[in-house]
Amino acid sequence: MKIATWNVNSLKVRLPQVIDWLAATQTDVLCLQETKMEDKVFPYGELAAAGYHAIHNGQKTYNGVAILTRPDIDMPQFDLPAFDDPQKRVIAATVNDVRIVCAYMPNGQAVGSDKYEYKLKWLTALIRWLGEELQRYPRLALLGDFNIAPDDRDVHDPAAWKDQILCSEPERDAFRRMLELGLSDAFRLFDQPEKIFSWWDYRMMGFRRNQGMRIDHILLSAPLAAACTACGVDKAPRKLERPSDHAPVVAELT
DNA sequence: ATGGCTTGAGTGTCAAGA
Repeated sequence: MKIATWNVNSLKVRLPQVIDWLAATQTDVLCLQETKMEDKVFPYGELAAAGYHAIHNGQKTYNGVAILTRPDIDMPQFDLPAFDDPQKRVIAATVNDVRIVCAYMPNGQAVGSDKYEYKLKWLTALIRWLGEELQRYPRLALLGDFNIAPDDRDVHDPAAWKDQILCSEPERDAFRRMLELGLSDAFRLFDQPEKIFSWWDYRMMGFRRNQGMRIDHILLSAPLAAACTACGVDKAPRKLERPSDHAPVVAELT
Protein backbone atom coordinates (compact mmCIF):
# COMPACT_ATOMS: atom_id res chain seq x y z
CA MET A 1 0.00 0.00 0.00
CA LYS A 2 1.36 3.39 -1.01
CA ILE A 3 0.52 6.21 1.42
CA ALA A 4 1.35 9.90 1.04
CA THR A 5 0.89 13.39 2.46
CA TRP A 6 0.71 16.67 0.55
CA ASN A 7 0.01 20.22 1.71
CA VAL A 8 -1.73 21.51 -1.42
CA ASN A 9 -2.16 25.18 -0.36
CA SER A 10 -5.74 25.41 -1.72
CA LEU A 11 -7.40 22.32 -3.17
CA LYS A 12 -9.48 24.57 -5.44
CA VAL A 13 -6.31 25.64 -7.24
CA ARG A 14 -4.51 22.30 -7.03
CA LEU A 15 -7.31 19.74 -7.73
CA PRO A 16 -6.15 19.03 -11.32
CA GLN A 17 -2.60 18.45 -10.08
CA VAL A 18 -3.85 16.14 -7.31
CA ILE A 19 -5.94 14.04 -9.72
CA ASP A 20 -3.08 13.83 -12.24
CA TRP A 21 -0.62 12.88 -9.49
CA LEU A 22 -2.88 10.14 -8.11
CA ALA A 23 -3.25 8.64 -11.58
CA ALA A 24 0.49 8.85 -12.28
CA THR A 25 1.64 7.43 -8.93
CA GLN A 26 -1.20 4.95 -8.16
CA THR A 27 -1.21 6.14 -4.55
CA ASP A 28 -3.66 4.27 -2.30
CA VAL A 29 -4.01 6.79 0.54
CA LEU A 30 -3.34 10.54 0.20
CA CYS A 31 -3.59 12.92 3.15
CA LEU A 32 -4.15 16.56 2.19
CA GLN A 33 -3.60 19.72 4.22
CA GLU A 34 -4.62 23.35 3.61
CA THR A 35 -7.61 22.54 1.42
CA LYS A 36 -8.90 26.03 2.41
CA MET A 37 -12.53 25.20 1.65
CA GLU A 38 -15.78 24.34 3.36
CA ASP A 39 -17.08 20.77 3.27
CA LYS A 40 -20.05 21.80 1.08
CA VAL A 41 -17.74 22.72 -1.83
CA PHE A 42 -15.29 19.82 -1.44
CA PRO A 43 -14.89 18.04 -4.83
CA TYR A 44 -16.23 14.61 -3.79
CA GLY A 45 -17.62 13.99 -7.28
CA GLU A 46 -14.40 14.68 -9.19
CA LEU A 47 -12.42 12.50 -6.77
CA ALA A 48 -14.96 9.67 -6.99
CA ALA A 49 -14.70 9.83 -10.77
CA ALA A 50 -10.94 9.42 -10.32
CA GLY A 51 -11.55 6.33 -8.16
CA TYR A 52 -11.12 7.79 -4.67
CA HIS A 53 -13.26 7.85 -1.57
CA ALA A 54 -12.78 11.01 0.47
CA ILE A 55 -13.45 12.49 3.87
CA HIS A 56 -12.87 16.17 4.61
CA ASN A 57 -12.71 18.42 7.65
CA GLY A 58 -12.66 21.93 6.25
CA GLN A 59 -13.33 25.59 6.75
CA LYS A 60 -13.28 28.72 4.64
CA THR A 61 -9.93 30.40 3.82
CA TYR A 62 -7.61 28.56 6.23
CA ASN A 63 -6.58 25.03 7.25
CA GLY A 64 -8.71 22.08 6.13
CA VAL A 65 -7.62 18.41 5.96
CA ALA A 66 -8.76 15.43 3.90
CA ILE A 67 -8.04 11.74 3.38
CA LEU A 68 -8.42 10.29 -0.12
CA THR A 69 -8.34 6.50 -0.50
CA ARG A 70 -8.89 3.79 -3.06
CA PRO A 71 -9.87 1.24 -0.37
CA ASP A 72 -12.99 1.79 1.74
CA ILE A 73 -12.83 4.16 4.72
CA ASP A 74 -13.96 3.07 8.22
CA MET A 75 -14.35 4.87 11.56
CA PRO A 76 -13.77 8.47 10.47
CA GLN A 77 -12.86 10.97 13.18
CA PHE A 78 -12.74 14.76 12.98
CA ASP A 79 -10.62 17.08 15.17
CA LEU A 80 -8.62 16.41 18.31
CA PRO A 81 -10.85 15.30 21.17
CA ALA A 82 -10.57 17.28 24.42
CA PHE A 83 -9.03 20.29 22.65
CA ASP A 84 -11.56 22.98 21.82
CA ASP A 85 -10.35 24.48 18.56
CA PRO A 86 -12.24 26.07 15.67
CA GLN A 87 -9.27 25.41 13.36
CA LYS A 88 -9.75 22.33 11.19
CA ARG A 89 -6.42 20.53 11.46
CA VAL A 90 -7.09 16.82 12.11
CA ILE A 91 -8.92 14.00 10.39
CA ALA A 92 -8.45 10.25 10.89
CA ALA A 93 -9.83 6.98 9.59
CA THR A 94 -9.11 3.27 9.28
CA VAL A 95 -8.04 2.06 5.82
CA ASN A 96 -6.95 -1.53 5.09
CA ASP A 97 -6.56 -2.19 8.83
CA VAL A 98 -4.24 0.84 9.21
CA ARG A 99 -5.28 3.81 11.33
CA ILE A 100 -4.47 6.88 9.22
CA VAL A 101 -4.11 10.19 11.10
CA CYS A 102 -3.83 13.29 8.90
CA ALA A 103 -2.69 16.49 10.63
CA TYR A 104 -1.98 20.08 9.68
CA MET A 105 0.05 21.22 12.65
CA PRO A 106 0.14 24.95 13.48
CA ASN A 107 2.78 27.12 11.89
CA GLY A 108 3.51 29.20 14.98
CA GLN A 109 4.57 32.33 13.06
CA ALA A 110 7.43 33.37 15.37
CA VAL A 111 9.02 31.98 18.54
CA GLY A 112 7.40 33.68 21.52
CA SER A 113 4.27 34.84 19.68
CA ASP A 114 0.70 33.95 20.67
CA LYS A 115 0.57 31.61 17.69
CA TYR A 116 3.73 29.88 18.93
CA GLU A 117 2.11 29.29 22.34
CA TYR A 118 -0.94 27.89 20.56
CA LYS A 119 1.33 25.62 18.51
CA LEU A 120 3.01 24.17 21.59
CA LYS A 121 -0.34 23.63 23.38
CA TRP A 122 -1.78 22.05 20.25
CA LEU A 123 1.21 19.70 19.91
CA THR A 124 0.87 18.63 23.55
CA ALA A 125 -2.81 17.83 23.00
CA LEU A 126 -1.97 15.88 19.85
CA ILE A 127 0.72 13.84 21.60
CA ARG A 128 -1.57 12.98 24.53
CA TRP A 129 -4.27 11.82 22.11
CA LEU A 130 -1.79 9.86 19.94
CA GLY A 131 -0.73 7.87 23.00
CA GLU A 132 -4.35 6.79 23.47
CA GLU A 133 -4.84 6.11 19.76
CA LEU A 134 -1.80 3.83 19.68
CA GLN A 135 -3.36 1.72 22.45
CA ARG A 136 -6.54 1.39 20.36
CA TYR A 137 -4.79 1.06 17.01
CA PRO A 138 -1.30 -0.50 17.15
CA ARG A 139 -1.08 -0.18 13.34
CA LEU A 140 -1.05 3.62 13.10
CA ALA A 141 0.43 6.08 10.60
CA LEU A 142 0.61 9.83 11.30
CA LEU A 143 0.98 11.85 8.12
CA GLY A 144 0.94 15.57 7.56
CA ASP A 145 2.47 18.99 7.55
CA PHE A 146 4.17 19.03 10.96
CA ASN A 147 5.64 22.52 10.55
CA ILE A 148 8.69 21.13 12.36
CA ALA A 149 12.14 20.50 10.87
CA PRO A 150 13.26 17.72 13.24
CA ASP A 151 17.01 18.07 12.73
CA ASP A 152 19.60 20.43 11.24
CA ARG A 153 19.87 17.97 8.34
CA ASP A 154 16.32 18.97 7.46
CA VAL A 155 17.16 22.68 7.00
CA HIS A 156 19.00 24.26 4.07
CA ASP A 157 20.75 26.81 6.32
CA PRO A 158 20.74 25.54 9.91
CA ALA A 159 22.78 28.50 11.22
CA ALA A 160 20.28 31.05 9.87
CA TRP A 161 17.32 29.06 11.24
CA LYS A 162 18.82 28.19 14.64
CA ASP A 163 16.11 28.58 17.32
CA GLN A 164 13.76 30.11 14.75
CA ILE A 165 10.21 28.98 14.04
CA LEU A 166 10.01 25.37 12.74
CA CYS A 167 13.44 24.67 14.29
CA SER A 168 13.19 25.78 17.93
CA GLU A 169 14.02 23.30 20.68
CA PRO A 170 10.45 23.14 22.11
CA GLU A 171 9.15 22.25 18.63
CA ARG A 172 11.87 19.64 18.08
CA ASP A 173 11.18 18.29 21.56
CA ALA A 174 7.53 17.81 20.60
CA PHE A 175 8.67 15.85 17.54
CA ARG A 176 10.90 13.67 19.76
CA ARG A 177 7.96 13.06 22.12
CA MET A 178 6.03 11.68 19.14
CA LEU A 179 8.92 9.30 18.42
CA GLU A 180 9.01 8.30 22.09
CA LEU A 181 5.42 7.06 21.75
CA GLY A 182 6.90 4.34 19.55
CA LEU A 183 6.61 6.07 16.17
CA SER A 184 9.40 6.12 13.58
CA ASP A 185 10.17 8.80 11.00
CA ALA A 186 9.68 6.72 7.84
CA PHE A 187 12.11 8.92 5.88
CA ARG A 188 14.93 8.14 8.33
CA LEU A 189 14.38 4.39 8.15
CA PHE A 190 16.46 4.50 4.96
CA ASP A 191 19.73 5.95 3.74
CA GLN A 192 18.87 9.28 2.14
CA PRO A 193 20.75 11.80 0.04
CA GLU A 194 21.61 15.11 1.72
CA LYS A 195 19.41 18.20 1.37
CA ILE A 196 16.09 16.50 0.75
CA PHE A 197 13.27 18.89 1.60
CA SER A 198 9.46 18.95 1.34
CA TRP A 199 8.81 22.71 1.36
CA TRP A 200 10.47 25.61 -0.46
CA ASP A 201 9.58 29.31 -0.14
CA TYR A 202 7.81 30.76 -3.17
CA ARG A 203 10.09 33.78 -2.88
CA MET A 204 13.76 34.15 -3.78
CA MET A 205 13.69 31.22 -6.20
CA GLY A 206 13.76 28.95 -3.16
CA PHE A 207 12.98 25.78 -5.11
CA ARG A 208 15.49 26.34 -7.91
CA ARG A 209 18.18 26.96 -5.31
CA ASN A 210 16.93 24.05 -3.14
CA GLN A 211 16.60 26.39 -0.18
CA GLY A 212 13.99 24.33 1.64
CA MET A 213 13.02 22.48 4.79
CA ARG A 214 11.78 18.96 5.53
CA ILE A 215 8.62 19.70 7.52
CA ASP A 216 6.16 17.19 6.05
CA HIS A 217 6.46 13.75 7.58
CA ILE A 218 5.16 10.19 7.79
CA LEU A 219 5.49 8.61 11.24
CA LEU A 220 4.83 4.87 11.58
CA SER A 221 4.11 2.67 14.59
CA ALA A 222 6.43 -0.33 15.01
CA PRO A 223 4.42 -2.92 13.02
CA LEU A 224 4.16 -0.50 10.09
CA ALA A 225 7.79 0.62 10.29
CA ALA A 226 8.75 -3.05 10.00
CA ALA A 227 6.59 -3.26 6.86
CA CYS A 228 7.91 -0.06 5.25
CA THR A 229 10.08 -0.62 2.17
CA ALA A 230 10.66 2.94 0.96
CA CYS A 231 10.06 6.61 1.81
CA GLY A 232 10.90 9.79 -0.08
CA VAL A 233 9.82 13.17 -1.39
CA ASP A 234 8.33 13.43 -4.90
CA LYS A 235 9.59 16.77 -6.20
CA ALA A 236 7.80 16.49 -9.56
CA PRO A 237 4.65 18.44 -8.59
CA ARG A 238 6.76 21.31 -7.23
CA LYS A 239 8.10 21.82 -10.78
CA LEU A 240 4.65 22.34 -12.34
CA GLU A 241 3.01 25.66 -13.26
CA ARG A 242 1.30 27.16 -10.18
CA PRO A 243 2.67 24.59 -7.73
CA SER A 244 1.97 24.23 -4.04
CA ASP A 245 4.99 25.33 -2.01
CA HIS A 246 5.05 21.77 -0.56
CA ALA A 247 5.85 18.51 -2.36
CA PRO A 248 4.28 15.13 -1.53
CA VAL A 249 6.02 12.72 0.85
CA VAL A 250 5.40 9.06 0.02
CA ALA A 251 5.89 5.77 1.88
CA GLU A 252 5.45 2.22 0.63
CA LEU A 253 4.10 -0.46 3.00
CA THR A 254 4.06 -4.19 2.22
C1' DA B 1 16.50 45.57 4.36
C1' DT B 2 11.94 41.10 8.19
C1' DG B 3 10.96 42.08 1.98
C1' DG B 4 11.11 38.80 -1.68
C1' DC B 5 5.47 34.88 -3.62
C1' DT B 6 0.83 32.82 -3.35
C1' DT B 7 -3.89 32.34 -1.72
C1' DG B 8 -8.53 33.89 -0.23
C1' DA B 9 -11.64 37.44 0.58
C1' DG B 10 -13.49 40.66 -2.16
C1' DT B 11 -12.84 45.10 -5.31
C1' DG B 12 -8.83 47.88 -1.04
C1' DT B 13 -5.30 45.72 0.33
C1' DC B 14 -4.41 42.80 3.99
C1' DA B 15 -3.70 38.31 6.83
C1' DA B 16 -1.34 34.18 6.76
C1' DG B 17 1.80 30.97 5.42
C1' DA B 18 6.93 29.02 6.86
